[in-house]
Amino acid sequence: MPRPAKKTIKKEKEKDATAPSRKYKSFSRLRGMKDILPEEYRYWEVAKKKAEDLARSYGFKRIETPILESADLYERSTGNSSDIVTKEMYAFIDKSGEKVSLRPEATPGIVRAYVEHGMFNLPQPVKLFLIGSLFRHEKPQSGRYRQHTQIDMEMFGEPGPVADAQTILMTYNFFRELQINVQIQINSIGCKECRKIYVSKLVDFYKERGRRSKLCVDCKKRLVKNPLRLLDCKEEKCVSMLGEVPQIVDSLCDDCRNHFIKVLEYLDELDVPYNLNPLLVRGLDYYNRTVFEIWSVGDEQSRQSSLGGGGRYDDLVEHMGGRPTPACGFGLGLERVVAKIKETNIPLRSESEDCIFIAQLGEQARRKAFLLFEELRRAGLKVRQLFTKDSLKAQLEEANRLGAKFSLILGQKEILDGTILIRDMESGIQEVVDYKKIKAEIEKRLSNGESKEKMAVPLDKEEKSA
RNA sequence: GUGGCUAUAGUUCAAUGGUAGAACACGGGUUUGUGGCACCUGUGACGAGGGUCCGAUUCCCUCUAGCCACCCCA
Repeated sequence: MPRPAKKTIKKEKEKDATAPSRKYKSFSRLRGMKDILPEEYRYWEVAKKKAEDLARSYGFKRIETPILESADLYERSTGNSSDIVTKEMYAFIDKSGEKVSLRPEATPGIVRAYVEHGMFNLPQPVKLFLIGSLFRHEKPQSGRYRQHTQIDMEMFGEPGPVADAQTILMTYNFFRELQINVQIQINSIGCKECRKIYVSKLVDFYKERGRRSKLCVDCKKRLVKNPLRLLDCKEEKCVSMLGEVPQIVDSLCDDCRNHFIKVLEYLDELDVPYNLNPLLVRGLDYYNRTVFEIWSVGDEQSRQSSLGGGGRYDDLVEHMGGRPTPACGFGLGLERVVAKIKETNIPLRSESEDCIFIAQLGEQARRKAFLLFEELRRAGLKVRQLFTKDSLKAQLEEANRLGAKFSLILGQKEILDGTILIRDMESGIQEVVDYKKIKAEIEKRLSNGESKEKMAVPLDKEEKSA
């Protein structure tokens, strides 16, 4: 009996509710997707600007590739043994029956573009960088999203260790200049030939003394499918055997070993600190020789501390139908970088700090203020306004919020007198100025301070401590 | 994909088996031509669905989402 009774109660409740129920359903974000709100975006600008500046000073040019490409592109490059392709791709059949995928990784698209546009005809090396979204259907966590942003830099056509070193140096500088403490993990996984030899050594190692039986379930599979990944396992029983495991650097062929040594020598000379990590192998199929990862210092235990990684991929361009072209590159996860920037508490200058605020009272004044605003803006001054509000109080509140240096106040009285008020927002002192001389007056007052438009930038250390 | 924890205003947090308070933020006012401080005041929330109960925001289940660990990556 309670059931129907209850329903009526509920219905009545709804009817009685004084608050009007919402007319339309509201939506929420898809899982693992993220909004970047203006406040947070200021930090993004810092990171993006740093990446762009750095890329350009090392001679990289910006490229943009489609977010949607043939799924086959990723299957053939990133590889069918990688998790990215096998379980994380946003792949679907489009209306023309083609199997397509949202970009899970930046390198394949760039390689495709390199081949498709015949960039091997350009003077080599060809250096390209991309900032864009990648999509992977993973279970989200902090610092891990289904859509994330990477800064990706790729260098084609340079076989020498100088390319590897420069790539790593650039990555290192990116973090150092953003005041983020990182550690570079580096290893060489050799070329096709010497890796083959190493892998068989590795497999033999596990076959000996019944080591195989002590491995975890996943590693038993890895032993057959992708033995290199055994080095990556975090299961305690597998980790315990890694101490005695043969190291790949001991199996490198002469060319690979010399290449690696040269890379390390460059890094030493450039004072780039690194940690030789014989267990570092990367999850993508196309790497050879140098591989590296950037870990943030302080929380090495957590794998989320990986801020970026990369390496050399000398066979991929040919594998993707291009002329044989050596290449190397790296990607950085911007969400994680931004999180780190926030952690370091770098204060950001507000983009409106020290602006000139124009306040108006009355319709006539508003029209005149509009023109004044445009005039000052075109003169390159950082001017702000809130012409949508009528009350002076609301406008000055806004000026205060923005951190304005001066407010110009234009009302009916000033229009009749041909004047304008200039108010110093710190002292509150106001002066009546001849309207025609306002621009000169502002410029005079700003001559030592600055109020030109510029991007949000981190304060220098001295300013921060002040 | 597996396991654990969590879910209350825009945000950070309370309380309660009888439908909820604060702080900050936001709006209005004290000041119809003057911001920061103060005071007054207003708007605003129990993630969704089901169950137990006279009654559930509270207890139980399912879902969803977030966080953490694993997997993997950035």
